[in-house]
Amino acid sequence: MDIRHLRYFVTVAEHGSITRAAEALGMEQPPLSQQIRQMERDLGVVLFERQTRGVRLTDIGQALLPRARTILDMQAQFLSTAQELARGEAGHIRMGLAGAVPLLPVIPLTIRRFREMAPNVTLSLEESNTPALCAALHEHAIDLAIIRPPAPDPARLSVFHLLDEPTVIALPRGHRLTTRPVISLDMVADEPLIIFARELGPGFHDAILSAYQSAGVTPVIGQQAPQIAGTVPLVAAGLGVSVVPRSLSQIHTGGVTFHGISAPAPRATLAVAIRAGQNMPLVTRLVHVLRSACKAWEKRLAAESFFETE
Amino acid sequence: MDIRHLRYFVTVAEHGSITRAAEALGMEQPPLSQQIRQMERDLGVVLFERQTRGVRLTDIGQALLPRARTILDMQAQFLSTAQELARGEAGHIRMGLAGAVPLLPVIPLTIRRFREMAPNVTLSLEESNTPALCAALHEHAIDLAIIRPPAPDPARLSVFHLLDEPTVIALPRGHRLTTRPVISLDMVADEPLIIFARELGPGFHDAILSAYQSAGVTPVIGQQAPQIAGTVPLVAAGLGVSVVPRSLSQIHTGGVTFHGISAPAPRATLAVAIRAGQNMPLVTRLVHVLRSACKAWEKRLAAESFFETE
DNA sequence: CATGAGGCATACGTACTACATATGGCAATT
DNA sequence: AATTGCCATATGTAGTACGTATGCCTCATG
Repeated sequence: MDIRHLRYFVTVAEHGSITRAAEALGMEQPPLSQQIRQMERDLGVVLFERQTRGVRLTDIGQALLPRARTILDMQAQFLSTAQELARGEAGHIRMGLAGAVPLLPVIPLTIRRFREMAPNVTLSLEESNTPALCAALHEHAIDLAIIRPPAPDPARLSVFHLLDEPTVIALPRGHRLTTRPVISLDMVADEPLIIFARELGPGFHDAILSAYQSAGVTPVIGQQAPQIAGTVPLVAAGLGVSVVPRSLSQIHTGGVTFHGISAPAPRATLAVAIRAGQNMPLVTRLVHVLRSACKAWEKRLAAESFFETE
Repeated sequence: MDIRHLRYFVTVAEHGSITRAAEALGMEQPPLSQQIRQMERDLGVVLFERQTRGVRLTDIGQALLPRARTILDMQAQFLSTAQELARGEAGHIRMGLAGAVPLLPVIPLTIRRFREMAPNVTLSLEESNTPALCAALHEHAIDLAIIRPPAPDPARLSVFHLLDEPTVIALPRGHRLTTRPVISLDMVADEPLIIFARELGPGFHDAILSAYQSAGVTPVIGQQAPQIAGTVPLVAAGLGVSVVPRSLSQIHTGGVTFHGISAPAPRATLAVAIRAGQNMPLVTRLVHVLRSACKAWEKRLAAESFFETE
């Protein structure tokens, strides 16, 4: 028995007549009679009671009819779901976020907008560090990650630039420089630099140290934080200063003030990474949405700083 | 797409290899490759990512796999349910009961035993009068009825005798005869006879009147009750006497006493009726169970009355 | 580097089967 | 009695699912 037989069964039951069901199905009466009989033989069950005027469901047929309808409905759902998946209108995305990424408003706002665009899509979010996210991508544990480039193994990944975020210096309350809105790195070169472990985000880590070097100073490395955002409380505790993405200034934890960095300032880069072979339309769509949203965000940011510096 | 494709899809997904899935399915590799490809063409979706070592589900395939399994499970359920229905192990029976039948313990006990024998069977019960039950049978509104014969239209029904129940006389409290355990009909011939409307059960109605005639008297017809069991409250209200199945003496409503009837006594006959064409195994089984249970009940009753009269 | 093995895709022939056409049988209606 | 409506049966045909043979690619091995 296959789905065609179920369709025939339901149609005949609905029309109460093999002849009329046949024309509804776009076929002739004899083959439909045959198929019904064959289905009855296969099941070992009499579905219809043949009468002089059409056919009539037996009690067994009556009991089986709703089940047949259910299977047909599920098959139709299967087909439409396949279409939706193909068009990227449904499915599930497991998404990974590098440290402190959710604090940058453009990211959660874009994710939210994407969920509104594709309501049949379910998303699961996970926050981790860049190397772990890339490993998770390779292991198919996640489908998409927002990382701080470069990826450790860019060969089998596709990485697309999202944005360059300015960085700020975090100073403890009462620091001698808290009155100045903008600070240069050489002014804090002798204060311990609280920075996250390099393996949590090699790219951003190196960008910070390079900026120090460009400023002609060498930082004193203080305590290492287990996460990128984890440096802020250490600064608040007075263990030193830190350089963090500007979005971290959202954290209004007491005891810390944030100050702009005059050139040469490091920048915190974000990128979206997917597996190179990834062709799931849903993921492609999300990547596209993220890229265009971040492009607009960078443009707005440039305009703002233009007015600021003028 | 039909069920075979779903089975192929699931099997290949489970084995991660077309070749191994093919041998699990008892077929060769090339046709299975073809069928998978055709399914992908039909759906417009790539289900598997072909690798050098077997195949691997795409994300879309991953999302569709559980749905395919569900459809296969439902199809298996459909087949097994059909078998159960054919063997009378599952299904639904709509049962009609004539007036006061549930009061005869053998009936509810037998129904209960049947439900224990066939736990996948659901039963719906309905109490009505004999002519209405026969009409309901004809209209396929119920599948089986316990009636008080004869059926009004026995031609298209199969009616099987169940039992002959003795009848008793119901007397109002304080009646002059309440001290006598057994009464003959001629002793109450001048009291108004409370009886149910003849159309509610012509057979039983006529049996009562015939018994009066055999006793050489003519009853004075009193108020008509809308149900067979409805006569008892009227007797309690002092409107007359009534002849009812002995099982009604279960009703311990105050104000009424029940007394045996000496010959010639009417008997309340019960029978089970099904549509003549009815071949639903479940119904046949229930009819069989009812008949054998009532046969045993009659035998026990005969033994009891034997000891009583001895 | 060459060779072999494992696995999927392609090509082609075959057998099955679902369908159409033609016709028969049966009951109800006129 | 004739007719009509509807299901069943008989037979031919086309489409298709499957088997066999083979090719191509990648990875492992001498």
